[in-house]
Amino acid sequence: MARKTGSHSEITGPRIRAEAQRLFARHGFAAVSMRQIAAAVGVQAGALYLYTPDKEALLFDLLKSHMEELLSAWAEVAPRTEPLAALETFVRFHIRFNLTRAEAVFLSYMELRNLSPGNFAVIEGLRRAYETELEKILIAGRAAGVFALPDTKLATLAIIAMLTGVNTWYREGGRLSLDTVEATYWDMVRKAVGA
Amino acid sequence: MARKTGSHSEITGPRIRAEAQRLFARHGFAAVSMRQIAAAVGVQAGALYLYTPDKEALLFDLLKSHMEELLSAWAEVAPRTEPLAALETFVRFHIRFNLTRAEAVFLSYMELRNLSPGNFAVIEGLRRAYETELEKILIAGRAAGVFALPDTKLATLAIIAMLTGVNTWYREGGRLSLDTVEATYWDMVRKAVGA
DNA sequence: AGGTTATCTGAACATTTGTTCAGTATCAAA
DNA sequence: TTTGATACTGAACAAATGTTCAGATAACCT
Repeated sequence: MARKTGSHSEITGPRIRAEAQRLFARHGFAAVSMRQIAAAVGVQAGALYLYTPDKEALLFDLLKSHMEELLSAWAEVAPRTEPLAALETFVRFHIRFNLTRAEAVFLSYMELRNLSPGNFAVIEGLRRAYETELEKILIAGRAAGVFALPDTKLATLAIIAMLTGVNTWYREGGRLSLDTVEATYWDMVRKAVGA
Repeated sequence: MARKTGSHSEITGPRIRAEAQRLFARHGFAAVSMRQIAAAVGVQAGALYLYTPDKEALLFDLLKSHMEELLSAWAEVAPRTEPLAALETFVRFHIRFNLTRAEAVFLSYMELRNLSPGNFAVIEGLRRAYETELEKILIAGRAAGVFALPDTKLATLAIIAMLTGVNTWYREGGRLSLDTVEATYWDMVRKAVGA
């Protein structure tokens, strides 16, 4: 046997990335073998190397794509209004976006240590860029006198950690609706920044 | 060669757990081999099995010990005063305790998925017990009218996520002192709960 | 229809994995 | 000083790891 009927790189490529993300998120990067990913796709292990130079590049590709999509999704909705409304937009955006990509978020927080130093720095830079987006809002708000914050950098990290925490417990169809969750977190954040 | 001079289980046992924790936290459970742990201790891989039945039990032991120490450390300082003071105690305790055990905290959040279902349930139960400690304070505070919270369960998870986030960025000797960090987080939490 | 390119198989490779165990050296007590 | 328990070595095991590659089949283009 060799090439399979109906085989196309535009189909196999995304499927490999999807299955890799699912398995990495579920069992951890090091615990998942290339053969497991291949089996999930329905292909032999050797075929994966038509789509990635090696295993780490597969992980890096997933993390980098996720961070870039996060940044560009934010760029599309990022408001140029007053800080309070901007902060609410950020809070709701972060919760909603992260919940729709729980696996990718999980990976981005868990598997950074499996990257080589160079690749690590790239992801770290993208993450910092995203954090800066929030901090810009906090700085503007403090300058305008609507936020009371002793340290905007600390507040940035605290808020992001709090919001990302939603991913660890929220389940669709659970006790609280997404809209209720968003509203409740926004209420806490608004009060926490002193507005 | 066989038994080494000066060898004692009271020394080797703790050293194995310490090195395992360090390596698991740094590279991930699945990425660390029994031979690496043994080498860090200065012993052959076979010797590890005098102290643990298998690799997973070693991880489980670390996670369980950490959670039990967390709970008993909290039990020692847990105040029976009014909710506002109790909440401040919790915030400061959580930050301080977690920072002194960064590796164990990291493990407890990252490597749960490498546990068998039975062991997973044990750790999950301990974690829930700890969360309940905070929620009891929030419930009491809301009943007393000093906290304004729509959902104490959600607030519990939000606060813990926010506080635990300190571990990802705080470094001793950095820009902010531990006391400043504690005070700043406490200020945000206090405002967030509406007190 | 025929030739070219794209896609995948299946076997192979050297390493590494968790774990077991018979043997051996050290320790502690009598 | 002898004896039994304790702590470790070193070799061995089958299974699994990431990765490579020659060969084979399907899809596409002329």
